[in-house]
Amino acid sequence: MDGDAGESQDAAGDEAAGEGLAREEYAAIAAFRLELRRFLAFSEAAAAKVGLPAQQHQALLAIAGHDGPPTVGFVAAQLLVAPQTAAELVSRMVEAGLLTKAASPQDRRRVALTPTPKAEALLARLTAAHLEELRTLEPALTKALGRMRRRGDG
Amino acid sequence: MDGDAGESQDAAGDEAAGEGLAREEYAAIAAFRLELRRFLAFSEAAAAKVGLPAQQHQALLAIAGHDGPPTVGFVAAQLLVAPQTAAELVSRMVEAGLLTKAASPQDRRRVALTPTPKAEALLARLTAAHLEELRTLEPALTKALGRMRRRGDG
DNA sequence: TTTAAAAACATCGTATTGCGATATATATCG
DNA sequence: CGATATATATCGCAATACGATGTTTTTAAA
Repeated sequence: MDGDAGESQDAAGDEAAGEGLAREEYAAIAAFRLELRRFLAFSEAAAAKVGLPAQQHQALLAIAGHDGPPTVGFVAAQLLVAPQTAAELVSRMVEAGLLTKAASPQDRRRVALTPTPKAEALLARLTAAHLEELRTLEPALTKALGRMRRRGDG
Repeated sequence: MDGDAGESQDAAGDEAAGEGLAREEYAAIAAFRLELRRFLAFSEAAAAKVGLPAQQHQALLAIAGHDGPPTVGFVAAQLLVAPQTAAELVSRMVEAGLLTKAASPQDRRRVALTPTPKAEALLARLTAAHLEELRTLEPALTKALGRMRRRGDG
């Protein structure tokens, strides 16, 4: 598949001087990041399967998890993107029939966002798949996370 | 900062029929994803601070964590990107003086990748910062992860 | 061995998307 | 009221990942 012939000449476990960190160290973090990527890749693929870009899925999740209909700014905060980016994202989602906008009465600068029934149906499906997948990936994630805990701690 | 006036009119916790999943459910997953984003955002910012795009940082990590000098294909596999993407990434990194390429003697299609001293220095700095940050974020991550465990399991 | 098929890497054009700069409307403060 | 801050929106741009494709080398088949 990938090749990667097994090669480990100078085995010996003495981590020599302080020329940086040990390979092991890097390997542990790299493994953790790979697990994260796997989960994110699963999530993106699952969303794509029902026709949603990853960010639209995340926006729906954040909105549906919120108590009242939240605002564009809230979406920006949850997704850690700039306000314009959230505005554009929301705009695309309205076009796609996933959200409806409504001007907030108290503060007319704000726009309240509500998912359409279509969006709720998609999200429900996606979430079920995610919960199942998470039950599978959680051990690996937790393990990889723990593996890094007290490295370089002395 | 963000606004988000506290609004929860129809409180009452009856999760009605089976019109999907509970708001709580979504909130738990959204919270987990937010924690992930926070970590990834930290990582990206830390890398940017030393002049590295996120993917270059990840590539270095994967390469430094590997035993021998790995190949372009290995980078693609670790980063979950297509082979061309890895080739382009590696190409940029060579230009930036972070990696050196060497044709593999056994299989001359393969290219062995080795980080330059400059890259190793950057990675060592970044990794120290990451291990520290992870010590901070780990509890929140673990907690958010656990919070989703047996939901919808009935 | 000669030929065909597969694998590893590279190149090109393109589409997506997130952001900086900026604009507009509304709200708040002095 | 006037100045400033906030919330959202628009525009142009830059970065990058991928599909399609090409080249070289290895492996399998005939």
